[in-house]
Amino acid sequence: MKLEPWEIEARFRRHAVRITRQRAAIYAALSETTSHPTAEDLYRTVKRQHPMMSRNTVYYTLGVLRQAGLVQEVNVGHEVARFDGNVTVHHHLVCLGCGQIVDVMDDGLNQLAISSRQARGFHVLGHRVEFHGYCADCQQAGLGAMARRG
Amino acid sequence: MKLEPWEIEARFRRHAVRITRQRAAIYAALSETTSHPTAEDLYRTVKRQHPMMSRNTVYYTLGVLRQAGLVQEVNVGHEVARFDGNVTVHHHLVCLGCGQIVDVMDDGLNQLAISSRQARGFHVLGHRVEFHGYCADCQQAGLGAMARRG
DNA sequence: CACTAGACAGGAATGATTCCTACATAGCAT
DNA sequence: ATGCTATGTAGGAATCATTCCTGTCTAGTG
Repeated sequence: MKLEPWEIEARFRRHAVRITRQRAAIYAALSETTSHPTAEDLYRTVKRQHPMMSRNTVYYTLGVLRQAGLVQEVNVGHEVARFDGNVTVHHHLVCLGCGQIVDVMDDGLNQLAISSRQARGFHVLGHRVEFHGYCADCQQAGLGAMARRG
Repeated sequence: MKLEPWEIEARFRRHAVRITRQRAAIYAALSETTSHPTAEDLYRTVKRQHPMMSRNTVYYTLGVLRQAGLVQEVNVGHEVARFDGNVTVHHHLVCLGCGQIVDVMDDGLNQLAISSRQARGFHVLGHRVEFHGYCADCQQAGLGAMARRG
């Protein structure tokens, strides 16, 4: 979702995050997409408007925003870290073909619990569910490949 | 669970994995623990009995065993890869304090489904649930710390 | 027992992320 | 507005898990 500059600044103030051009640009870029970009993706995007932007600043800023609760880190398998400007509780659907990650908002999933027998004394604070499968496009491509193979 | 050499060899044959001392040692080490070791952990463990073992072989072997379906890779957050000799469908409980990972076997969790509206055309093949919290020991330690602070 | 595809060791290379440091600036107090 | 100081930034070096490369070595086959 595209955010106005004043909205970004308000959120930063609300979360006690110092307002800088770089941070606003990074957060804006992340908020505008639903594609869960990597730090490198964000670096390339913001670099277009801020040619002096350093990779370091992107990593540092993502760390700051994460600690402030404005950004979530999403990790799928052992691939590079991805980031999500959607900090509401939600889960993910991952395509095994193209790697795309789609948000899943589902109250049922948010309410999952674990039996106390299984919890083994843990004090459980939250959970994360990750579904794996093939997106419509990759299913299509797969069928095509099978057809070509005969 | 400790496996006899013949049992390891039988599994390798069943999964068309070439039998070598190194592979047997790595798989044995992984099967004996429930602690989800990293490649480095396994390397250090097997190196005791096989001083010539190279790190490379550990990574290569884990890759082979994973593809053969004898080993599962478990990733928590963006930390180093961890491995699990338990290839039955199960989920994990992660301690935010000490990082330990505990297996959770729960039929209810195995049967989670996603509404077709949310699935957005995906063909879903599986899912993974990760619970986060604090283990009994870390809760204990946390209370201690709070008490000391007054 | 010989052959060969595949495995092994060890070192080099890669690449995401973090560390270091000198310079710049946001936000506060004057 | 102006200056002060804690914090942020750029850019390059360093780290470290993992992968790649290459020259032996060996499991499994006939």
